[in-house]
Amino acid sequence: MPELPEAEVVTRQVRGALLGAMLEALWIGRPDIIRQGLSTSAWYVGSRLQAVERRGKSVVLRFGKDRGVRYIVAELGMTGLLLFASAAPSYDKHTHVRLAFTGGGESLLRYWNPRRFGRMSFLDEEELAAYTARRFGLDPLRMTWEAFRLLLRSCRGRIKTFLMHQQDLAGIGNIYANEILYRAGIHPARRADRLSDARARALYGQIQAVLNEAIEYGGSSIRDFLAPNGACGRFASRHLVYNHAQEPCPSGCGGRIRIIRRERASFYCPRCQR
DNA sequence: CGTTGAACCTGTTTGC
DNA sequence: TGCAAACAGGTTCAAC
Repeated sequence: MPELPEAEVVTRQVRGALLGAMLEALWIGRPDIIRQGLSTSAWYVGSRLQAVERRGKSVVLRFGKDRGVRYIVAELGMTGLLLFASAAPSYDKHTHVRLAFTGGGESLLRYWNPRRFGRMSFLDEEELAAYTARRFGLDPLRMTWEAFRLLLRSCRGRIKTFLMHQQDLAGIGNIYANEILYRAGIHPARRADRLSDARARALYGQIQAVLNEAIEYGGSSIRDFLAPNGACGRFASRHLVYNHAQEPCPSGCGGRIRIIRRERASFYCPRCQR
């Protein structure tokens, strides 16, 4: 579920509530949820949370103590959440990892993930660098227009696939790819490297506008997404095409929103998107 | 190398 | 109402 805006909301809340807090205990209910570094889990006990950052759709927690620094990366996958236990007491089933803190605004953070498509990793500095280099391309909110333009020119596949390909752009998933393309007036099956500069520029602008607006609204809660404090995202009410198949196009063009069902569903207006 | 599709899981919604 | 199929915000790996 969580794409960039949701991961950003999670990151900010966890940072706000727990930065500087000490990890008192780390409980792992399902060892198979740990992709890498399971054997280092004992190191974290007694360390302090020094930073919380988003990388693509993942949340990276930096822990430090006298001897060194290590990281916990939480991939949220389709259904993963980080939740303060105080805000969502009923989310006990499907909680695979618990982080108990002292000295913060919350005492217990849960990693909840019923479908288990996401994983956690326990990494040192070098491993984190390798992990991020392998997975994540440009950050859509921090990339320059020139870098985006260059990357776009090198991709020969469909534009929607390009937007969702994490090694190119890290953070956009199906909901936001649909919303961005609609607002930029670009058909999802258009070839990426053949967009004119003017249209590519419009796309660049809409990527940042849509993602920033979604963050302001607390993300999109279609089904499961909750922020760590238990709040639903409010951006779904602003979706113009996602989950709006058959409805009239909101531009007033007279067309209806269509859906293409191959791999991930594409919602688009055949009149407005070329 | 680039692109496509199936597989990985569980829960919920849809359709007969 | 009951049951099976389809579908869901993602990533990875194999096959073409």
